[in-house]
Amino acid sequence: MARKKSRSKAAVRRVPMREFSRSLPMSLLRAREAVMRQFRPSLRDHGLTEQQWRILRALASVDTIEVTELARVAFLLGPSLSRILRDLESRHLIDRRVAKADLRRGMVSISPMGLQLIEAVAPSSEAIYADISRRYGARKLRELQDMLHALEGSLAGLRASGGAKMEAGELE
Amino acid sequence: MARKKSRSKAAVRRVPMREFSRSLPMSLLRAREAVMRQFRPSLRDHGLTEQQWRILRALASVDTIEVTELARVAFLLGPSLSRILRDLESRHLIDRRVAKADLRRGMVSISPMGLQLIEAVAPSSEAIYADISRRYGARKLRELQDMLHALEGSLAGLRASGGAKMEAGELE
DNA sequence: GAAATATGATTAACATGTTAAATGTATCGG
DNA sequence: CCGATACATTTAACATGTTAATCATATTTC
Repeated sequence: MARKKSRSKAAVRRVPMREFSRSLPMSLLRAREAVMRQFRPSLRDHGLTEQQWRILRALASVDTIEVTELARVAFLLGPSLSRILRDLESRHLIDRRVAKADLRRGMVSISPMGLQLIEAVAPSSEAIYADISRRYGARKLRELQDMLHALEGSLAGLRASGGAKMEAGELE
Repeated sequence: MARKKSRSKAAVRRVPMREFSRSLPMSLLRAREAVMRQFRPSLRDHGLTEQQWRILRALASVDTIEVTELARVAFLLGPSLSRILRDLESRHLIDRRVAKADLRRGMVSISPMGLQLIEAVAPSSEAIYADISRRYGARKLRELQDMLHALEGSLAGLRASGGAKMEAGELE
């Protein structure tokens, strides 16, 4: 256990940027990873990925939902959702049909097997969440969520300035 | 613009779980995505992904670094890092060699071209960050980062209870 | 000092993120 | 009614996340 961090003698090449580990995206990533690390083993035991679980949970709260709306609430991009729905359908965890009024739209609902799986996972998932809440503090947790939501709001529809490329339709 | 959200008439199947959109992982994911959405266009204009940018930034602050240490500071898993380093090396943005004292260890450093690229990207990146800080509030931003770090700390080394699978070596 | 074990890095295999293109269906304008 | 356009979804292509396995080198143990 000799040399650990040769930073003191390293010739640091200074580019004027924020200290890396303190950047906001990194902080959010690390926090989220710390949280997900708690849940993944349980989900894995039930053969589910995080995203598959998000979809099943979203489906469990409605009767039927359109694919586009499901993508919005589960916060997944269309292509990811397409692949996952294909998989979940092959495992008989969801049911699909097309909207008779508009053949472009796909309607998705959870299957009895899917509900059964949710009921099997929910207890440990809730226990983990309660554990996190207890350790971090329920009040702080609510505060944190409020601040995260506010951050989202601050950036909603915001276009980055200072050299970022404009999107099509923006005043170039 | 007729039907929008048929939630009122949807027969909700109640499984006792937290309201989906308010879960902590989702809040963190949405917040992070809102932030990254600001940066991605700029990075993209320079031919960089978010992870590649993280690596270059980490390299810019040191002279040389071991692969394992780089994975730690850039918060990437080994396999991802291996692939990205292979790519960055082929683009001559980094230099690699093996440690003469231990042939297993890889030493990585940024190349002159890599430094040049960083200097090209940094201004707009900083401007975007400043924009975010201004809109959300510099003080709130620091507060948020402190809370995120505290959350990380609360969960460090914590094993989820209540049904989560134990890891190898734990008392099963 | 050779076999067993540990360690650093990469490769493999599969799932998702991300953007662009393709496909099928609806709707609109004439 | 028909061609142009818009829309919902999927497919394609490539990059990364994630876990397990592999490979090469180091260290330990007998």
